[in-house]
Amino acid sequence: MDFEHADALNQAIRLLSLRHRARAASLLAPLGLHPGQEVLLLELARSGPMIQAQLSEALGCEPPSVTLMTRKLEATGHISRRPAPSDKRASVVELTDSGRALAGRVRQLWCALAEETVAGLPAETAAALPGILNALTDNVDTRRPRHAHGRRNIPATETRRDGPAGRGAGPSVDGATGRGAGPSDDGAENDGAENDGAEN
Amino acid sequence: MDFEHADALNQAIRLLSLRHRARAASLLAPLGLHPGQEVLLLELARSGPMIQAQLSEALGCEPPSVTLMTRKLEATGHISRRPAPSDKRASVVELTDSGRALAGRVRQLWCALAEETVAGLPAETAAALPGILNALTDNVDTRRPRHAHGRRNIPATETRRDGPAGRGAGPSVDGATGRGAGPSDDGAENDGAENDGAEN
DNA sequence: CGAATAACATTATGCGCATAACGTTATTCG
DNA sequence: CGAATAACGTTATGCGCATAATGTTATTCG
Repeated sequence: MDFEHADALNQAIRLLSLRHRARAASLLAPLGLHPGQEVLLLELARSGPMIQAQLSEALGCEPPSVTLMTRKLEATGHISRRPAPSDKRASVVELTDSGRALAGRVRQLWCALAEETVAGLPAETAAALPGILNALTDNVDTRRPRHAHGRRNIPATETRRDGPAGRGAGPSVDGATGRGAGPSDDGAENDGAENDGAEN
Repeated sequence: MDFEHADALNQAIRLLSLRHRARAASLLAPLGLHPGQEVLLLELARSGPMIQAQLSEALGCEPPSVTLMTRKLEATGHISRRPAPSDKRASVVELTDSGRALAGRVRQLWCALAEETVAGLPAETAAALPGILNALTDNVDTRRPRHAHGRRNIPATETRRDGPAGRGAGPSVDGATGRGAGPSDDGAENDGAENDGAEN
């Protein structure tokens, strides 16, 4: 590929990153949120309580980022953190009531953002975008599948395309209850976790 | 748009942003550069010396970011900064010899990055990507064209797609020599700048 | 001509990203 | 069983992004 085309592509990706994130920021600001935090709330709303390691994996970012974001969201009362019952290393993160309400509002603006993003694009182009973008992401993913040099022992066979939904395969909870709260839970949540597991 | 599709799109954009940037970081690290700095070097290599305001506009980022990046690149000897001869507010940024050499290496890895990014994609898809991505960017651009609330007085009629190449229309150098060094220059560069102007 | 406004770069601060290092806890291995 | 290894969350630090504020300089306006 010649430089001009390479530059056009790389710059397009860079500018989309900047502008999409900035637009998200402007939509999130009235909710008191910063870009990056919304996906954390959405993940907890979707998948329920989980340990931080699972969160960082689901979000595709490193543990210190999750540590700081959860700390701030806990401070604002939107999430709670408690030690995992069977693993003193781990803490379980869970939405509070206000966090669930906030996640609902995030869902709305998330839809608005996406609609705004693809406005004027042919419908079939818009529909194909996630797949195309994910293919690009897989190509440049430094963490996997080419060399899983991440600090967590992530199976190289796990495909990236599952994204947040693929978190159930996290090795840190192998042998535990599955995808519910991570290391362990009380009986009521066990039921829920097992049902999810059976779906897989 | 329903939430699932909206989420798929927004997450795809977010993850591509993260991973593309991380991959760029790994390629840039051996050169002692951080993501964001490469586009500054490439812009200077392409367009020649310019004041920082022009840089920030060309790069699509805010002036403090340029201030810090130029400071660091000046400290490593890759760029030089000097006060603009006819405007004491402005400083002209220019590649040094080592900066030009570095920009050459950035060009190479930039091509490699782009190729890696579109590997396995149909050629026509890859060719259409910059246009599609730029359309998305235009849709969510909070700075223009819907309301040019940026701090610089940017004409609302200027289209975003020109990107770096459209810098010549920067209002801050209206009435000056054009796109060369910004506020003013010596005779030799005046010739060059006027030639470029005629091209437009 | 002088006040008002705008442009320039900078500083301060906040943010989510990253890496590196660390201490504690859990698991594995010989 | 104990050493070695791995996992967890955290702290420290660096980075490019952003916004807000500032001081100086340049331009505009009445």
